[in-house]
Amino acid sequence: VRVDLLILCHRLCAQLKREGIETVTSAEIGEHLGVSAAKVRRDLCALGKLGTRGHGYRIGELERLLGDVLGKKRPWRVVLVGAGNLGTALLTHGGFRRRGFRFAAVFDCDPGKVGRKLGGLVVQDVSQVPTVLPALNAEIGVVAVPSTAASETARLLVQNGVWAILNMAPVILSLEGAAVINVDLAVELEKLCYHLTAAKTEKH
Amino acid sequence: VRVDLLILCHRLCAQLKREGIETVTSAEIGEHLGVSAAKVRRDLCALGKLGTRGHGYRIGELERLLGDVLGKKRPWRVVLVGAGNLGTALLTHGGFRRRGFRFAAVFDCDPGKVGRKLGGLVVQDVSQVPTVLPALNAEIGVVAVPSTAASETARLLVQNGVWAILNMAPVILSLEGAAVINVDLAVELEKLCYHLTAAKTEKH
DNA sequence: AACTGTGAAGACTTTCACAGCA
DNA sequence: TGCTGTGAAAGTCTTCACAGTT
Repeated sequence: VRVDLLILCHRLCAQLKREGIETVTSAEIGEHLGVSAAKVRRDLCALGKLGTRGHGYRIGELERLLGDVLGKKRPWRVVLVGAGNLGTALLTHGGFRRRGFRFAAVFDCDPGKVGRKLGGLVVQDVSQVPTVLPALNAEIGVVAVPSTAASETARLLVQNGVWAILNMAPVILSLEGAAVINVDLAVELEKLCYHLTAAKTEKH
Repeated sequence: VRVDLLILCHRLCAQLKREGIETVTSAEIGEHLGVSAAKVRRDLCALGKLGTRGHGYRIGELERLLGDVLGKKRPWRVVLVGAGNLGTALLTHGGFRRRGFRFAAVFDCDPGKVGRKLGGLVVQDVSQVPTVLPALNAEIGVVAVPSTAASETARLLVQNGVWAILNMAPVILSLEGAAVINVDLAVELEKLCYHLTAAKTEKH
């Protein structure tokens, strides 16, 4: 994939800038990110000429350009459905705010959770979504509900103005009119199992 | 990627079997999983001939074969480091046990968490890892600690017998001698941002 | 008739290697 | 000199299309 590299590169720029470094070569970027220097150059070059031959890339400039491409000009508004452990983890994880995401609302259908405060927001009943969401103009919805409810939840969000869905439930969402990314932790664990068994049977 | 499809296919088989269905075609699998029928056939065929022409795949057979390839013969032992919200979410999520994963231990370095019970396990201090881990023979380690501690934590796990790492912290781990998969939720959110901005600027 | 397995074509990605600029 | 930007080659993944089997 290509976007991943740009995102990691953008993050690396921020880190290097904090360390006071002003210039970086494709080889160094590759080293940090675990990819080849050629790949780094190809992907950066696709955004236009931005390095100086002989000296590498100027970090400030690179960061700014990557920020533009990745849509980092303004904070994105995110709504969360599902205030379980996973939802709470996302909400209270400071890293998102630092990276330009603002949680605008949290919903859950458990009456025991509705009304509680969580990461500075009051959990609202999921039935309030059609009332509350349109005014928030949130671009991104995070679905952190049980898999049985995921599909319905995603549809509800899209119907109420969300343009993109991050789905944490282990189901394939097929939605019209929204970008969807699935993060399925069980699948990731199973990938590791595959690697382990493949490595073992390879030995003989 | 290729393994993802096999994993999802395996999961789909289990689901269809529960529904009492005995046979499935590549087109149906593709429909459920959101990929083309040709791709399904290619990937399944790479495991050996297992469909019957004219009738599709027998689900029981397919599930068994995929299970073998993916290493589902026995439960895998998983240890978790980091008993925050994210760690707790993983630990208490019933889906993992059902998919063949068994959590063998939980560690954290926060004295306020050590000693508490979590998902049937007592949280142990992370300094106990070298004492406790070798006897557990755990294959997989999940790193759900803050990014500053992730690299060190992963190394500690690998030194004590873990073969594979699922890293939830937003850093690139470079480790010798272990398979690593990174799940970085901030990166996933940023991918969505990119899609959104790309779609917007594309309109004109 | 229905659907798999698979060559062949096409699309895309990665790597190599080096001309050209600072 | 040192490093970028980029053709060209090599490699990988996807799709097409159909022969072959049940």
